[in-house]
Amino acid sequence: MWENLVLRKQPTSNDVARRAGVSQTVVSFVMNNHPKVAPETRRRVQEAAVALGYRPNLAARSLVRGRSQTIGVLVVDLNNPFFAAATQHLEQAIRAAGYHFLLSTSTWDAWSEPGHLESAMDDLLLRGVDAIISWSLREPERPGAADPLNALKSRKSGGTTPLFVLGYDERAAGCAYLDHAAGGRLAGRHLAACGRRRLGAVVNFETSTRYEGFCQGAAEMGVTEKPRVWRDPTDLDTRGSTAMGYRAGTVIAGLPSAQRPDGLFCHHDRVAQGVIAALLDHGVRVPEDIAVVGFDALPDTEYLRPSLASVAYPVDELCQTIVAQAVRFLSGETEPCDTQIAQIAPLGLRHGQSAPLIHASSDKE
Amino acid sequence: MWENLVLRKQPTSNDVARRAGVSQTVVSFVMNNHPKVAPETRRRVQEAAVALGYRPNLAARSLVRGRSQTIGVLVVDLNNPFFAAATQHLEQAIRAAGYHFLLSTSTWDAWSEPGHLESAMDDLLLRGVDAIISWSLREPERPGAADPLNALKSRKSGGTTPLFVLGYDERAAGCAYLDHAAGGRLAGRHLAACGRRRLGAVVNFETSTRYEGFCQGAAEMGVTEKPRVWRDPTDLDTRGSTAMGYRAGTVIAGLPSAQRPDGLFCHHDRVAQGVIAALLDHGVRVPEDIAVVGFDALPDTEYLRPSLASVAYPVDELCQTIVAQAVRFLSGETEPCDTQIAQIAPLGLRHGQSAPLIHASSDKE
DNA sequence: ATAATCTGTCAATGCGTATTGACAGGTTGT
DNA sequence: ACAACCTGTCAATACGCATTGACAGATTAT
Repeated sequence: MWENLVLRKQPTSNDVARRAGVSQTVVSFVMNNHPKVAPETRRRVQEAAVALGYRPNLAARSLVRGRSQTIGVLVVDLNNPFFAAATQHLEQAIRAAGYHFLLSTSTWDAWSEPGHLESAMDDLLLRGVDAIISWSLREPERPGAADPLNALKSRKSGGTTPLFVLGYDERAAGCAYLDHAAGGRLAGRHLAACGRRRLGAVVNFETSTRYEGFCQGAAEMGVTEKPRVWRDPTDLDTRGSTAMGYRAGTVIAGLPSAQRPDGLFCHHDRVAQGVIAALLDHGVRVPEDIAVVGFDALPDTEYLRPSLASVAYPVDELCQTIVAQAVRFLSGETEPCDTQIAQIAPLGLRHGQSAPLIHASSDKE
Repeated sequence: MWENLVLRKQPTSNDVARRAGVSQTVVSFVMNNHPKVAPETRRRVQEAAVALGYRPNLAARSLVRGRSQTIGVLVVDLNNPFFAAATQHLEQAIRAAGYHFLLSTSTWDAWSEPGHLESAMDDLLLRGVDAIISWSLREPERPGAADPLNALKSRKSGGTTPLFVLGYDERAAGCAYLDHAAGGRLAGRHLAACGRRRLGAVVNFETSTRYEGFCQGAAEMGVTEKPRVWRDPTDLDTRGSTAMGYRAGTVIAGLPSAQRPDGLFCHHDRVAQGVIAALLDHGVRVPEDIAVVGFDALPDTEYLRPSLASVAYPVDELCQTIVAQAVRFLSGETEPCDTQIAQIAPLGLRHGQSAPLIHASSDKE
């Protein structure tokens, strides 16, 4: 039975004041650590607050303060484990900094509709977030595509809310991004070091930096042939989906073996998973015939078989950095017109074969 | 350069009123579709609102209304793709119903700390959510474990906020849960139909319902030996992690082949992935030596190789159902003391071998 | 024609908090 | 002893909106 529906009114600062025998002002002072409160009074108020279970009403607080102590986060697709992990990290960093966390999500389908990004952003602005953190959606090859920065600027009410961009270097109030070229180079060097000479890359939009690094890394290790590119312009997901990987893998498996690459760099691990599934389905051996390298190295990557080498993306560090930027900005420790920029190096190449702890416990029924 | 820092004040309903030559009251009426506004006036106000880019201030609105038109969602671990997908669905359903969506996330580590659940809930209550949706955290085998319902009741301010529980049948204001037994039965019947006779199950807490269904399904198909259970009480993740699967798989692979099961049911696909990885690493062939069935059948499951049969969990339907319950409750169409209960059937068994569209496009560099 | 009703608008008020300026009582400086 | 300064406290106000009750003008009923 579900019985606790008595409409117990939430205690207000006035209730606390009455109980503590002071004015509401003093309660507010105590809650905000205002210095001019006598220690004894402070104690009494705190006691009363605890006794009543008082929690300041956030709506009233934001109303009067004009800011909400909230940082909004814009994420396209939580089904992408990379974004899911990042969201998790962002929330923790934001909370640790004493801010509230507000999420706005979507799907790639919805995302591509015109106006959707704007309305997602409105959603955050309406709640009076003090800052917005968004993944870069820049698509150099689709100039008309959704762009958080423009979307924000175009909102009448958004002119004042700073935007912090994750993933690529954009001139917002701040940005934190990976050294994608370095990541690509790791992949290129690895495949070359494994003796692969006929390289290829499966990517979607925004290939340039990672792909260039990849080519460079391969070249450094003596690969002369420029890696070939497979991409799928029909894939909505800016960063490539598993399905896209599968399609690409199917095409590659269908090539005459002389033209087939023997080493593949994939934009991220899900793409790689799709590619590998397709290759296997069509009788191509992995990694004997084609070695595959992914990107991101999220925890579950190590459980893929055949195992997958992957460039380790320091998501956590990126998230902490961008939140630190936002906090610095909001506390005014920053010239308002400066852009804070952080480029972060990849953590290295993580090899799938590094087996997890083999330490089990079982139990008979 | 980042220049848009002019502190353009947000327009208020007063600004709109002035521009439209009416009182603020009328603006409020228009924004809320109050009937008593002349069509001509309504038009003028709307025009002015659009011109100024006016959006009602949500903080002020919640303050005066005493409710926030917001539904809060509590999720333990976004890194679990199942929860990530569900969160996505929940957000969409909530938005579609005209409510705002507020997320509170955590990690399993943090979750197990005492008081963490309470503070996560406080976080939602503080923002004045009108209702809370949470996944069931019931762990029959760990009676002291975190329990959203108790946590909510214990909050001084929470007595009034209805809780809706996803996943299992709990007596909150409402719940929507899968017919886990039916799901287990599908798995049992499938393995038996494949000729497997020595079955096993890898699960964590809350095995009972799925496991019982599994046994029943197997028995119906003539499997006489009761399936053995592997579990790992040290695994924090209530529903089992990939790492836990790997550990279990290692143990199973280490058994003398006479004792080894030839069919395994895993609590969900990530566990299955871990199990399979371990089996392969130790030279056990999948599915020749051991066939594995998972649970959830999230989109990327179909890209696992060797392919994995999986019980299709109608996450979307569950999410829509629970949101519908919450909305019904909040609009008063429900007896306040009634519990709305929905049991939902699994969608069937999805087979990994059903290949995705083989339709590719490639492009030379 | 007057009363009764209806329409559309508005001024006033309250939601719960943060903040300001006033002020009473105490302390220090001369 | 009086002024100048601190220290704590409080009453009053504003934040942006929704809502109520009043009211003027128009319409209908008697």
